[in-house]
Amino acid sequence: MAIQVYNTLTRKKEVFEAKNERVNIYVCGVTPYDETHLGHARPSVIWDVIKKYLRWQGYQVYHVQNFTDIDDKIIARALNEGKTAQEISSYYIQDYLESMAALGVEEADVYPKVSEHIPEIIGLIEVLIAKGHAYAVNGNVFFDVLSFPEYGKLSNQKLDQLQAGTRFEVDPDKRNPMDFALWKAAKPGEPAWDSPWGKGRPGWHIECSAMSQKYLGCEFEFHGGGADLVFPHHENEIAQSEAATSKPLAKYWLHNGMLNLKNAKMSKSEGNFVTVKQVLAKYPKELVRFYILSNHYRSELEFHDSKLDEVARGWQRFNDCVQKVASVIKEQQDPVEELAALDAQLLEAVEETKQQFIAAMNDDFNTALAIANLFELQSKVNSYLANFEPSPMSNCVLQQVYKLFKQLAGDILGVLKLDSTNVEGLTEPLMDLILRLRTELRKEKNYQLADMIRDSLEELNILVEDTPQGPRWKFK
RNA sequence: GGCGGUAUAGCCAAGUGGUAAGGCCGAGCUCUGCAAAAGCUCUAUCCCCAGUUCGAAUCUGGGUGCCGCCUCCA
Repeated sequence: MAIQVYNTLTRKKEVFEAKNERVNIYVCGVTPYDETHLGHARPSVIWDVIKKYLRWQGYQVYHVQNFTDIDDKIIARALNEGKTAQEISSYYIQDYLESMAALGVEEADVYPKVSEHIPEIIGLIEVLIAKGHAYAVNGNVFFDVLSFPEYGKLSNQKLDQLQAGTRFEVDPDKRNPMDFALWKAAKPGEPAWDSPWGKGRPGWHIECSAMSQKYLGCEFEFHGGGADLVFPHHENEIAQSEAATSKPLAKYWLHNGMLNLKNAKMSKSEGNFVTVKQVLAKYPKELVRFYILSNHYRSELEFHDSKLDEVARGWQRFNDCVQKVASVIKEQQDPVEELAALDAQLLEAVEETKQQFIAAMNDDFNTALAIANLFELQSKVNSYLANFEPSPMSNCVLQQVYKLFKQLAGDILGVLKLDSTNVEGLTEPLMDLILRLRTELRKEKNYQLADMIRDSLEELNILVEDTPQGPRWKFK
C-alpha cells in the first residue's frame, strides 16, 4: 500500500512517489538565539520517525536542516551580551544539537549555515535580478512579488488581501509593500559581507532557497517545518526558488501543528516556552517522544507540566509488557514443528499489528493510530503471558512479539525504554539471590521478613512482584 | 479585513458516508497470605441549526467557540 501525505501546497492527501530510491528532505531548522524549547522538539521527533519509517520501508533518506545563524535577534542578543553574533549562534547551535541528541533524534546529513553560504546566496540573488524578479535600492535588494504570478499559492493568499504594514513600517524603497528583502544593507556594528550591492547580509528567506538548491537540487521530495512558517517564509522560498529555476522547489510540503503552552503558541519571542533540557531533567526521552507521537503531527498539541504525567502510566504499562516479554524469552531457537492454538493466535496478532502499523503510518504518518495498534497487541500479549506454559513454541512466538515491539516501538518510534537491569553484571545475580531467599521465607510463612525485604527493596527503587510463575522484579 | 486549522466520553485522542479505535481516570469482578502486576466487564452518538442521502461524527449551507498565520517564530 502506498504512502499518502497531506500536502499543504495542494491542500489534500496525495500518494507519495519518490523520484528514485533516495528521498530528499529539507526541514527548516532554528534561528539559534535562545535555548531549544519543546516546540522545536516536535518537528524534530516527527521527522526523526518519518526518516526511520521510510528507511524501514526500503527507501534511502537524505536530510538537510539549516541553521539561520544570521538574523536580527542573534545580532540583538550579541550586542546585549557584549559577544559576537557568531559566539551567540554557535552556543545555541550546540544547545540545539545536544537537546536533539538527548531526545534520541538522529542527526541530519547536513546542517548548512547561512554564514557559510554567502557566495551561493549572492549568486542566487544575482540570478533573480537578472531575470527581473528582484531589484536593488540603496544597498538593499528586494524580491518583486508582482513578477511572480503564483505568489501566494502555498498559503492560499491573494496579494491584494494581504495586509502589509499593519504593525510595522513598510520600507519606502519597496515597489510593493509585500516585496521582501533578499539582501539587507549593513547597519553599523552588524556583521556584514561584501556584495555587488555593497556591504550587507542576507534577508531571512533566501538562505533556504540557496541551500536547498545546493544540497538537494530542484523538486526534492519533502519540505517540512512548523505551520507558522507557511507564510511568509515558505511562500517566499517558493517565490525565490521557482522564479530563479523555473522548476518546482519541492513536491510535498508538510507542516506540523504548533505546540501550545497555556493555550498559546510556544514561542521564544513571547518568552512562553519550556526548554527541552528542562523537560528531560524530569522525564525520560522516550516518554517525551511518546507524548509527541500520541497526537497526529498536523494537529495542535497542548503542553503543560501535567501532560507528561497523564500519559506516563499508559506508556509505563506498555514498556512493562515489552520488558516482561524480554525477560521470558530465551536466546536459543528450538525447532518448532507446529503451534498450539494460543500460540498461533498470538503469532497471527503479531502479523496483524505489523500490517496495521504500516497502514497507519502510510496514512500521512498517523503515529497516534500506530501507537493505538501497538497497545492492542500489548493487551493480547499480557493476556497470553498471564497463563502461558514455557515451551519451544511459546518461546518462538514471544521472540516474534519482542522483535516486532523492538522494531516498531523501539527502532522507529523510539518510545521504548528497556531498563538496563544488568548494571555492571552484578544486579541480576544479586537479585536472584535475594529473591531466592525471600521465596524460602515465604515457604516458611515468614511473611513479616519477606515483606520487610520487599519494602526495603522498594526504597532502593526496586519493585518486587509475586506472580504464579515466581517472583519478578524491576526498577521503579 | 483576508487565509488556514479545529470542535469526538471526566481528561487525552484516532476516525472523512454504513452505524463511535486506543490510552488515562473511575466502578465491579478474577487471581492473591498481603501488596503489586495482569486479565475480564462497564462508562459517548461525535459544538448548534438546516439540508443532501436508504444511511452522516464523516458531505453541503449557515451559526458559535477556540487556535494559528498575515510581524521574528518549529
